[in-house]
Amino acid sequence: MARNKIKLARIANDASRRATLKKRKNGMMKKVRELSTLCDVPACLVVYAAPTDRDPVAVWPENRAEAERVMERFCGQPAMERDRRMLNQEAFLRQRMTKSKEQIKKLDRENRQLELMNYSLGCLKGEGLDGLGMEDVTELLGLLEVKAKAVGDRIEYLQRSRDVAVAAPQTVRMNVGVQAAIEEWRRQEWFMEMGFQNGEGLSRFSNNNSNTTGTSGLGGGGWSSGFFPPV
Amino acid sequence: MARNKIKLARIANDASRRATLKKRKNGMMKKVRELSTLCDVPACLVVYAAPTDRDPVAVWPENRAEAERVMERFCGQPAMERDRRMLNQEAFLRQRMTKSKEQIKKLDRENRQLELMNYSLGCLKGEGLDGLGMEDVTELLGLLEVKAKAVGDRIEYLQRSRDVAVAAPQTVRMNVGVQAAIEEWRRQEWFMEMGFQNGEGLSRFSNNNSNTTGTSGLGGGGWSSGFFPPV
DNA sequence: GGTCCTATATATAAATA
DNA sequence: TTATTTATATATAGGAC
Repeated sequence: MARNKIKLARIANDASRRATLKKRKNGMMKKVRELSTLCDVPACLVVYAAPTDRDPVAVWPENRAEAERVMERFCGQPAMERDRRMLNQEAFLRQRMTKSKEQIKKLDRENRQLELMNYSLGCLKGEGLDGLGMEDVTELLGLLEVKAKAVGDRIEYLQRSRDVAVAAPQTVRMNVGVQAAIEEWRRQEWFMEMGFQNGEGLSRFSNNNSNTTGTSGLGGGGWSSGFFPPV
Repeated sequence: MARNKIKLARIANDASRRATLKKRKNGMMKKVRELSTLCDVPACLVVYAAPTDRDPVAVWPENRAEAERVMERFCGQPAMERDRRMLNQEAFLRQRMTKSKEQIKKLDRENRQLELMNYSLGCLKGEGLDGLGMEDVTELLGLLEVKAKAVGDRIEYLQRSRDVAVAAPQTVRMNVGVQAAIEEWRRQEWFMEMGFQNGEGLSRFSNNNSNTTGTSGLGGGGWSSGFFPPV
């Protein structure tokens, strides 16, 4: 965020990567403190300088005891318990969303657009982006850009639900041509900014699912978009 | 950080506190992800909506397994071990700093200023800020503003060292007049931004320590400023 | 409550010392 | 290296719905 915008990916240059770590680490520390202070909530941040380091380069809260109190609430219990609670949380969320008609309408609009995306994706089968005119691509990208956040949220939701509900991750076959198209997409910045890495994430998409049942099916307990596989 | 700058303290209004939590929580999540991605380091963030909540409102990394991996490296070991490592870390830091002559010079300059602060503090005994002319106050505040960061770092260092080295926190008596003066200081923004809350932090300061021995005493293994009590 | 919209406050990538 | 200094990119507080 400064003189230039930078790609959301590992910084190649060693020196500037370290410099960035130092700067951003400080920034984060400040921000966690602010969050915790302003909103009066427990929060904890830990940053390591390298995957193999034993000692964090940054910890918040700086009080050892307080940091542990927050941390251990999260990780000081069996994984099973945590998952169970997460499931409950999801159920609660779902319930709340069922009650919110306005939000449902909005999600519906998003779903329609997601379906359009899905359709466009289908058109790309075996052809890559060359199969589309410049205008089509532009429009598609514009649409995707706008929806990037929504898609990210949705995926997070689905990921959590699935992690809890499904024993083995549900793998979805993907058409080779679509993968080629995705390769193109990956070069777009918004794609990286959705948080996907090396194909992770998109493997959750189903491109052969043309089910468009229900435009307000959320109330029925599921997401209405056919773009996402059922949970 | 927007239409108005806000005080770094618990937001009184319930609605806006919650709104802020939501916004900043999202911001933090994004930033931890960026930090971890750009710098290629493990990092973890946990935020609870309330002190008594069992479930975090935000966790990063979103992958359960990965979050735990980072977290447990920090909290999945006996406190003793961690403290020992911290102590080592401090020793290392001290060693490095001993080697850095330039940095020592700089710290020295800071120390002199800190001593000046201490002196000014002494002048305030029993009188509050009223005892000083507007110019004096302005100058003092200016000095403090510049040094705020340095002071914060120093205090962090001391805090850590002491947490490790001293069984019972070393309490420093504080002159009542000085406390009054501090009350004034606390109203200044830079003060809150140093991370102090409700007198915490300043209790570590010694106001009756006029020891100014050594302007480059750091090489001898200690901080040269008389403003801070010995570790 | 949420969402969307700015005007500002902050964070920070590069350049520089 | 480690600061400091910009110029920009981001985050967000306060409103209006």
